[in-house]
Amino acid sequence: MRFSRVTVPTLKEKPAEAQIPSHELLLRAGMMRAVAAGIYTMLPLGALALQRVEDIVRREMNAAGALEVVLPTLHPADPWMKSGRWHQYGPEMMRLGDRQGRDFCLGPTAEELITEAVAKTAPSYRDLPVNLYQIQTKFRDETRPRFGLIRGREFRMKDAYSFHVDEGDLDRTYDRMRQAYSSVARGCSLPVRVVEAVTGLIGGDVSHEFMVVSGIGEDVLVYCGDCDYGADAELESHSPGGMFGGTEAAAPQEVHTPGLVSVEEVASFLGTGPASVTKCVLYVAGGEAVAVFVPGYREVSETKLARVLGTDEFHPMREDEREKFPAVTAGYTGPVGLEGVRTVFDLEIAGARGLICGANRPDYHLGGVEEGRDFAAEPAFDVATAVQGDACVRCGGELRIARGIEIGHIFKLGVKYSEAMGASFTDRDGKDKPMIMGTYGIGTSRILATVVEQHHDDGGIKWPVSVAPLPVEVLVISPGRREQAEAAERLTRALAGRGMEILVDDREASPGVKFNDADLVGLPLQVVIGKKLDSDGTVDLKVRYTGERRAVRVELAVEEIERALEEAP
RNA sequence: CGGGGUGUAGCGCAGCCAGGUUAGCGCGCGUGCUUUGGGAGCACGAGGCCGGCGGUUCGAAUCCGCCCACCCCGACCA
Repeated sequence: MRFSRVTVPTLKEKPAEAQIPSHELLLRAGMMRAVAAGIYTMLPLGALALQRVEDIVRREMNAAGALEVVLPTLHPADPWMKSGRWHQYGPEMMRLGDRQGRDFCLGPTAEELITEAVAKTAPSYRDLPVNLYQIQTKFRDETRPRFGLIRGREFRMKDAYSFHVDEGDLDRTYDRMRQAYSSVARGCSLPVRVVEAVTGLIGGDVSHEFMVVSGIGEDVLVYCGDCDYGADAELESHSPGGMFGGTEAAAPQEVHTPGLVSVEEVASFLGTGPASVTKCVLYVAGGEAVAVFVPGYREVSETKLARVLGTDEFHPMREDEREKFPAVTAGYTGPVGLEGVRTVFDLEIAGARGLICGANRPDYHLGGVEEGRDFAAEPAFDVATAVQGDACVRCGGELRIARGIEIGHIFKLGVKYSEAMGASFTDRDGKDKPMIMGTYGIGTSRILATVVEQHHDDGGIKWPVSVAPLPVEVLVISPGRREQAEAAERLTRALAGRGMEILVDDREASPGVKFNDADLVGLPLQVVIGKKLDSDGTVDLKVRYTGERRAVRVELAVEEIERALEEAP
């Protein structure tokens, strides 16, 4: 493959729309171009890299016993009506009509179609389990496409679906897929944390996300530094680090705190920190006021609160609702003597002493408050977010909080779709039963961006060998010199003979341009054919990842390249 | 969807507030000569419905209105 401008149209300057390294570098390295918000064209090198990722996924899926299928991207509305998701999905689903006015959508995922397809085979227990996957373009009209390939509206995803006679059988496949996903991440040189996750719109009750810790991640995860516990921040559980409490007193003392409402304001006014201030967040649920108390350095987790309240029909109290609930004093609500309001206490409040709380009258707080003596925090629930310093519920190790990129998500679905689509099998006893399902998604285009996010430097991309679009770039410094051009030609042919296609930069350009473009494009090895060929019969071999560079004799170049590729990351 | 911002050559930007001949700059692109191991030099050149529609005006890239697109923050989603 030759490095003409059309094949690899590199950009010297950073495109204005790129906010993160992977987005910038994929554009600048000439791997892709934007078409519309969240929609991209993959150019030759980008398409090759995507294929590498998808080849790895395919290999691991096949190894895990899954069979590849191809489902349509254009879905009729009917199966989505049956599952109820035609309406649940809302505007995120790309919808369109055909010339007859029939409703279609561009598939955001494919539980409905695959379940229908398997249902039509009318399997018996002897035919199960079955695990089918596809690698296909998906469509979600994201409210906010962002970060290039990280969150697009059209993207590539591998989705797999398994069908089982019982939960135990599902568990076996689920574990296998979990292993396979870890292998995919390893194969792509991505360090991954497996975390417990919420199931959301897909449904089901158990799910795990595969997260790559990254500052640009859109999700927050909590994980243990000592064991393999990890969870999405929305449903993590933690043991409080025992940081809550302040100066104790024989009895609560009222202090004047005019106009001071936030935890930070009150704490700094009283010369202390958020560790001794009780935060109160007011909600309205079922027409009733709910006062939620958490330590000042934590936030209320609305996911956890929904579990406590038994409903997700609640919202933060709006200013215009306050007059309806005279029992609470906006900004100064405290647990002492609070009546006529539903209260929810965080676990960490139980037993805490020396607290600063709202005094339930404007412009006053109470200091030296003690739980158990001045109010009762019961029942208490885990309703707060984790913070650095909390302990792992499993091993007591220190929890860490980080942002992460979700590259994969697997679910134990149960019978949600098989019941809706009438997908049953004939069991040993001759009776029809709904199949138990699992569903497993992994974003291949997102993995591509994540690899770049994890493997780059100021000069450009540093492709790991496994996902590099091509293994080697040959830079011909003076393509006008016949010796150099011929050496490049011989090397290209020799490597092709070993099944290795390479990129050759034979442009008439100054050397600096080629060096910089080679670093930007980031193929694992660079072979520089230049003046040393004439002077001492050598070419330079540079390892992009380490920057290491050495001269090798041109007739040994093929062996040296093969060896270097085995050693490179 | 709420808030903010930006649309001027392939890319990055200036000009707009204070309307006035031919709309600039850098990179990239073409031609010629020189150069050839870390983004070369000189010379000449091509390339613009100034996002779209409408309005104000003698005159609009510039002022006003509507629309569209893109980006950021939030909400949403998983």
